[in-house]
Amino acid sequence: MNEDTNPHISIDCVIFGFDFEKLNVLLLERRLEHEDPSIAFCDQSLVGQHIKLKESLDDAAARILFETTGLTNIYLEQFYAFGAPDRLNKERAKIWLKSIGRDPAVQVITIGYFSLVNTNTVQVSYNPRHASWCDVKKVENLAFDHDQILKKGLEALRLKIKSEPIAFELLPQKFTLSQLQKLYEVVLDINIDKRNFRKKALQSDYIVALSEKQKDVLHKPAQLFMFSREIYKATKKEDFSFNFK
Amino acid sequence: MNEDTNPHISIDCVIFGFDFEKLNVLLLERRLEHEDPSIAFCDQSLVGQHIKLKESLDDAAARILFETTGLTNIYLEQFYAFGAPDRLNKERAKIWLKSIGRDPAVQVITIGYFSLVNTNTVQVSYNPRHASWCDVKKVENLAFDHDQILKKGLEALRLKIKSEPIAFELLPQKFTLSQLQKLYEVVLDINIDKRNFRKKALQSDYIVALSEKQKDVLHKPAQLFMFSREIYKATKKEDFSFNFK
DNA sequence: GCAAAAGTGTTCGGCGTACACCCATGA
DNA sequence: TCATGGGTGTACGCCGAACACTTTTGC
Repeated sequence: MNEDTNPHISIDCVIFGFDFEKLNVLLLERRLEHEDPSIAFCDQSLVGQHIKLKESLDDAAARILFETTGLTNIYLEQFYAFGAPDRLNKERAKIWLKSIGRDPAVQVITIGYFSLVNTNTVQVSYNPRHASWCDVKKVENLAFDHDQILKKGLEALRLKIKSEPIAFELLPQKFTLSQLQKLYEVVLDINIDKRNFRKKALQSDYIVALSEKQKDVLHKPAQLFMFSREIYKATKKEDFSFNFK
Repeated sequence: MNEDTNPHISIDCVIFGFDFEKLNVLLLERRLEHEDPSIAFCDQSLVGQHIKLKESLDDAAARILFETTGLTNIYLEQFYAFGAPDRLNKERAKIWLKSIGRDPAVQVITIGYFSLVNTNTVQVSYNPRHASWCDVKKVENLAFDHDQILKKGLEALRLKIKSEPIAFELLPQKFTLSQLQKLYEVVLDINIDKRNFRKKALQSDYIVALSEKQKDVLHKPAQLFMFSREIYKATKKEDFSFNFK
């Protein structure tokens, strides 16, 4: 471990991405090579690192996100701190930590952040460790206590997306109402009535219709929209609410 | 600092109490004696301590709450982690930390918890440092970054009290509807219409009328009620909602 | 009898919900 | 012409909001 690293505190980022079909999370491959195949393994983990000395938590999260994806200016939000003394005590975790020169007995507190990106903007190959997008509904057997962190991160996202306009962070700048609806459906794991959804979306001033349509689709091209943060701020009466079902 | 203490991680508890009139927070006196009166000072801080080695965050928070108030089995909830590298760098903070033998240059991450108690149940004198209940609306100039922690804790409480039945943690077991209403009013800093409030409260099955009335009041005694967690769990359709105004 | 808080009903408007068919485009 | 999603309107019920007077008790 680098000497300007704080060995007691780490950040784990739950990086959510939406590909217009499902909600994904960006995972890194954790591969341990060993001559004894009963010891070698390959599984997956969230994106995480220790913070540096004198680095704020928010700065560390942004740095880690940048180092993994090459992206800056990304929505990032802290959601929970995990500090169980045995959180790095699974068998594989111990083997892994030893293999990279760390003492599994040292208690590490990790701070969970979730971030929202549009799946297409990420160069998955940016990271030296193999990174890939996985459907959040199919993820299992993550490293360390990352299952739990992902679960809590998803809960935080669900809570927040119902009361603040963060859905747009997962979409490209121009999007269709069907894409927005699908996003809410996969994040909240519900079905939404199309007419009711559109009525509600169109009532809000800050979802702005553009004089532009979808291209290169094999059906009637849809109207494109943008989210206007300016209009949102100017008109909000602290009552953003997105509760269906 | 004790040798089984983790010097990098602390817990700060925002202990809320309701006295039927206002929302209070429990603060400890921070008094520095010094022969030079320009150095000596006395101000206030939240209740906080470092965690111990191998102690979970939740356990540490419960321990600190117990050591300060003598209470166990209290509602406690983690709400945010604070890690700005300069968070202990105010002038008084540095003087204070040196006076108790700690290095102000060491970065400490603190995890914020809020807890809810009925003001009357706390023996304020339990703690060796002078502890007192202060109206949250009047608190100012707290030690370290505790202003910020209190603010965020209050936001977390406000958010949660609208969607989960935690208000009852701040009340005695038997309470009147006016007391419950007043609680929501002071926590959310709003006025609520009495008839609408009562209508809503009485619709819920889990606020149960007792065959008992208030005593020793100089007006018409009010009906007493209890919160039934059992009924709440059995009947909730994930739709607790307490949104007035 | 007076002060102080308890207790009580109705009306209105808006919003969430359920529900089915025609339209425009590319292949 | 066909497949695919785009796009549209109405009716109903519930809930939140506004609003004022009578009742019970202790002093």
